[in-house]
Amino acid sequence: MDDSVLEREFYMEGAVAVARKLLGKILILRSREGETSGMITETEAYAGREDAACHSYKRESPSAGHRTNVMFGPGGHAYVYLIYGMHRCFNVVANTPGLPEAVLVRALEPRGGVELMCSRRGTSKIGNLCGGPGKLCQALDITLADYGADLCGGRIFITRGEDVPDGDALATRRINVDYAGEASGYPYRFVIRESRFLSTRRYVV
DNA sequence: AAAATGATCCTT
DNA sequence: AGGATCATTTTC
Repeated sequence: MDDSVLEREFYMEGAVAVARKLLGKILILRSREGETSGMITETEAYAGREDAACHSYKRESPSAGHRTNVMFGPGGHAYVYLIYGMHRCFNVVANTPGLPEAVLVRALEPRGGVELMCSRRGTSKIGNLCGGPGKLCQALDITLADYGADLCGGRIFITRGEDVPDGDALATRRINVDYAGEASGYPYRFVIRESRFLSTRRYVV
């Protein structure tokens, strides 16, 4: 178990590569209430202006007040947005400035601060804490205030954790992006194959 | 200016 | 299968 914090360089390549590399890493959030954390078991890459499912699809540059602006900056920052008017999604910005890519963190295997996460989620079932993008934001208390946060030093950060060999990883199509046409079939979702802590078992090959 | 639409979750 | 709930996007 490697507790070293991922440095900027880790995030400075394409979203698909970063999404794969993030499996097995530990996402940690330090709040006043305590520290909560989990191992990343499921991610999705959103590959910038060429990817019809990506929020920065066909966007050439940042524009005043737009939610995707952080994606145009350097990797290793948080892109958090409101979804369906009530949940949040946490993304890790990937790649170098000018290439607006990100990785959605879809599920964690709970590690630290389980009691605190149960209380925030209103459940006592470990299996229902972090199995979904909205759930893990609620469990770790990731909010819109974390938009733009630097993941290389701050209240949210990611450590090296455990290496996941290729035999234990699986690429599938992404969840709930059917509107994106051909792009909805790209194998941009990555999961730890045998994990019991995924958002869904749908589309497992 | 108004209507539609989600990278979701929970309950029925 | 359907409702909650609102910022952004699309349409009029």
